[in-house]
Amino acid sequence: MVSTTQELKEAGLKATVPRMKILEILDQRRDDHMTAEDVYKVLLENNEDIGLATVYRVLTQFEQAGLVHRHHFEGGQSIFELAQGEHHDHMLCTVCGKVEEFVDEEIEKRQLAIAKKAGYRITDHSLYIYGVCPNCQKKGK
Amino acid sequence: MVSTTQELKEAGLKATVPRMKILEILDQRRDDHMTAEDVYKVLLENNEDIGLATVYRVLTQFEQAGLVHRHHFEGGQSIFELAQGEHHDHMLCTVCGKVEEFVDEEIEKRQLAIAKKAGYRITDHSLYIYGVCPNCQKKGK
DNA sequence: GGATGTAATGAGAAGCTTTTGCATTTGTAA
DNA sequence: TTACAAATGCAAAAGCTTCTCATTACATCC
Ligand SMILES: [Mn+2]
Ligand SMILES: [Mn+2]
Ligand SMILES: [Zn+2]
Ligand SMILES: [Zn+2]
Repeated sequence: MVSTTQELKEAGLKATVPRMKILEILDQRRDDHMTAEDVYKVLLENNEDIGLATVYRVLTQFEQAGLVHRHHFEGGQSIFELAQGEHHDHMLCTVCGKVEEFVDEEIEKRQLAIAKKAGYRITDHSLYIYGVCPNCQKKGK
Repeated sequence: MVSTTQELKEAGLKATVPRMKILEILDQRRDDHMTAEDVYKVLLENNEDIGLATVYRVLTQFEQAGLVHRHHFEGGQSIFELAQGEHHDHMLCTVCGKVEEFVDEEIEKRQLAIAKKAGYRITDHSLYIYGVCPNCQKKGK
C-alpha cells in the first residue's frame, strides 16, 4: 500500500495535512487537468481549512519534486496534473474544454532530432493541439 | 511598396498612428518574440505618446486580424510575433531566452493524423521545445 | 480644405492570477 | 514530550491584462 504520506516522504517533502489532501484530490481526479483555483474549490467543498496561498505553494513544490506537471494552455493560467504514467501530449477542445491525451513516438523522435541538430540539450517540451471535438462539432451544427 | 497604412486597411483596421508604430516595431524586430511590455518600452524609447493599454488592445486586434501570433511560453505572459512567412514552431533556451524557429513536415503530418483519428477539427497547435542552447552549455561549464 | 459622426486612444482604475510577509501552528526527531 | 525548523492561513502586495470614460483622431462627405 502506497500511502500519500509515503509518497510525500519519498519526494523529500514533510507529510503535512494540506499536502496530503491536495495530493489526494489530484489523484482522484486524475483525468482532469486542474487550476490551483479548481483544487481550492474542491478543498472548500470538503470543508478543509486550507488557504489558496498554500495550494499555490504546494503545487509549485510538487512540480519541483516532479510529482505534478504544470501546463500553460491558451488562456494563461497554470494547469496542473499528476505526473504519473508515461509522458504524453495534449489535444484540447476549444469549445467545451475537454482534454485528450496522446503519445506519438515519431513526434518524440523528431523533436529529439531537431534539438540535437541545433546543439541544444533538451530539457522539456510541450505540444498542444487545439480543435473542436466530435461532440462539439455536432452541437455546433 | 506595401505601406503599413495599406497593410492595416487590408486587415480591416483603421490606419491610426499607434497601430502603424506598433506594426513597424514588430516588423523591424522580426527575429524577436516580444511581450506587450517590450513593445511599449520601444515606443517609450522612440518618444511616442502611446499608452500600454493601447499596446495590449492593438496586439489583440492584430491577433484577431491574423497579423500576429500570440504565444504562451513558460512564464505565463503573452508573447507576440508578426505572422509572416510559413508556419513554424519554436525551440527556446531556458538560460538566455533565445528563441529558435523550426519546421518539421513530419511532425505537422502526425499532428493532423492524430486530430483526424480522434475526430477533431483542428484549429491550431503549439509546439515548444525547451532546452539549453550550445552557447549557454559552454558558459555553464 | 473643413465639418460630422464614429471609432480609437491615454490615463488610471479595476480585475485576475499568483506570490510574499508574518504571526501562528504543525510535523519530526530527539 | 519537548524543541525547533518548516509549513500554513490570512491579508497584503505584486505582476499582467482589461476596462471605463473623457478626449482625440480618423474617414467620409460636403
Ligand atoms: Mn495530461
Ligand atoms: Mn516565431
Ligand atoms: Zn468539445
Ligand atoms: Zn542560451
